[in-house]
Amino acid sequence: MPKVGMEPIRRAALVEATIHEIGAQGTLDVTVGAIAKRAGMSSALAHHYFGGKEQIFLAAMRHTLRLYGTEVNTALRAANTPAQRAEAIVKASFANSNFRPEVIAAWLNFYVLAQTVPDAKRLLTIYQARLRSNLVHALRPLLRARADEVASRTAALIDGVYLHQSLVKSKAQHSQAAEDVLAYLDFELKETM
Amino acid sequence: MPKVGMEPIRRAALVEATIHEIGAQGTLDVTVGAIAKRAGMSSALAHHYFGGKEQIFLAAMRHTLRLYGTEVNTALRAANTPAQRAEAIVKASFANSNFRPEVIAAWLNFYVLAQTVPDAKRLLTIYQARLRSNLVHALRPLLRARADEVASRTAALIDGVYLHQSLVKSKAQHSQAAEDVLAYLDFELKETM
DNA sequence: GTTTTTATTGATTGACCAGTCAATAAAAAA
DNA sequence: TTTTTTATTGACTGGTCAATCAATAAAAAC
Repeated sequence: MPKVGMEPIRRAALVEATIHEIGAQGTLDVTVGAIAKRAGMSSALAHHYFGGKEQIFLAAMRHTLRLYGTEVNTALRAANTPAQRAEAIVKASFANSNFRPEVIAAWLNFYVLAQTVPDAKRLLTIYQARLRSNLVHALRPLLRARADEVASRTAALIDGVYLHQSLVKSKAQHSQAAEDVLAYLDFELKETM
Repeated sequence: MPKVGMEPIRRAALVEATIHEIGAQGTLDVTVGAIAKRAGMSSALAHHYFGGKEQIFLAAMRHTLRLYGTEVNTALRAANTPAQRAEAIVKASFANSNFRPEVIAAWLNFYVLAQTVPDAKRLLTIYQARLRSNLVHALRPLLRARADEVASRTAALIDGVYLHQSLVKSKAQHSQAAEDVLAYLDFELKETM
């Protein structure tokens, strides 16, 4: 029953299935077969559309990163003051769409992928640079020369909270995580107010 | 040429080789054969002494964690004031023995291992608890009720700096990393002085 | 000096899996 | 209506690898 125009639908389903499969297994050791099955198709079709496993992984990464980027941008548009901008970035980083067990596990495994796949490393490096840049831009009016230092620290803190959370299977408490990081920012900012 | 009493020597060699192999490949997808070869023996012998791949990984984890623990304890013994204790913990966390590309990569992969192997998760959870406990103990006299919060944040910051460093192939600059975290601690402590 | 224990490996087995291909069929184009 | 394009999969292939085993030999125990 071949309906035409399936490609984008199949690709999206595979990307979604990949994130869930990596999250569920907690490792990149997932078979194309398992991903394809989860996406409701044969592994041959997955290969047909993506060429290979690595491309599937990279597409899943791009999707996750794009989702995160969108989340941040939306939050930033609703912010008016520098402090609100900083808060928006942190809150978006722990929004429900990202801070879920399977996405956290996937994120962790992307860092592993980046050890061997140059494109994966490139994507994560861009993500880190953008996060820092966003934070610096938000913090500069408030902290002047110290903005860079605090931005870097905040970025590391966010990543560290994710890493910590990857060990805790239970329901990820995004609000708690966001509060933790925000408390640090408040501490940095309170002297400038 | 069987010499008796080889077991501890072989085990140690395999543990060392495992860390280097994981670090070099940047993944847990290393074969027992490759590890054994690096350690100068057949893969059959590796299986003979450890039983299986998973046990080899766990032994490598325990070794890495023990090494880190020793480093911290040594540094702590040389510290006299609470502030010195906090500083000692942070500096030990970025000591040359831990903060090297292959060890950082191994550490990252241990977090992945913890997603599937309960014993690995247990080991990392213990590590995190001990790190926090050490920091709380050092900070309590200085920060009283805020000690727990700052300790957690510092622990997350350390892990985040490691994660960040795993992306940067270049020579890990341990001193810079330590300074980053120490600058945060100084900031927290300066008001109490 | 015979037996048992320890050390060691080459060869083998059984499973798994990425990637390929030929075959089928529906839709679209010519 | 014939041809081409798009969708789809079952079956196959080649390779990899963890784990096992039988065989060899030196040391230690008896």
